[in-house]
Amino acid sequence: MRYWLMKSEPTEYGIDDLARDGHVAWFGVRNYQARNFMRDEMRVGDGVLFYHSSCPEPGIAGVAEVATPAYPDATQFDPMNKYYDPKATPDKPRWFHVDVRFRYKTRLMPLAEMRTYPELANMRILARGNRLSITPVAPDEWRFILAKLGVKD
DNA sequence: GCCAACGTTGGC
DNA sequence: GCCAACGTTGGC
Repeated sequence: MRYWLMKSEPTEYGIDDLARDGHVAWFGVRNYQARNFMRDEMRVGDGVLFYHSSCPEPGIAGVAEVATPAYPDATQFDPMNKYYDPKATPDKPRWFHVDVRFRYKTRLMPLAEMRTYPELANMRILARGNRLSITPVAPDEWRFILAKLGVKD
């Protein structure tokens, strides 16, 4: 069992959207490292911290889980889609993603609060200039955050 | 809106 | 294969 942090802009798709839908395809990732995490390392049932980015109060907004193995991102084949990739073909897909399932909406744990905890000091999300939209979370970081948010693993 | 950080592109 | 230029991310 592994743990992950996945960023989403709440104006595009936030925790309330996931609470409503229950399940969402994490399409549109166009970064190789993030793709590799989904394609090669995620397993169904892995824990996900749902993080709101590029918004007035960035931070962890809920908990989810990996719901499917990775599969080709359909938007890469669609010339009308903003995620279209002319170098990808159905024979040789370049982009993959998993689906994510809702677990809980939590209180917001703002980025500023995360920075105050020495236990989280090594999180990639706190590193300067971090832009990666999917990052691994260590088991002790996961347990610490869930305890602070008052939810059970 | 600014700007630091980083990934990608393309000329050589 | 190097590296400068450019584009994007994302916090502030």
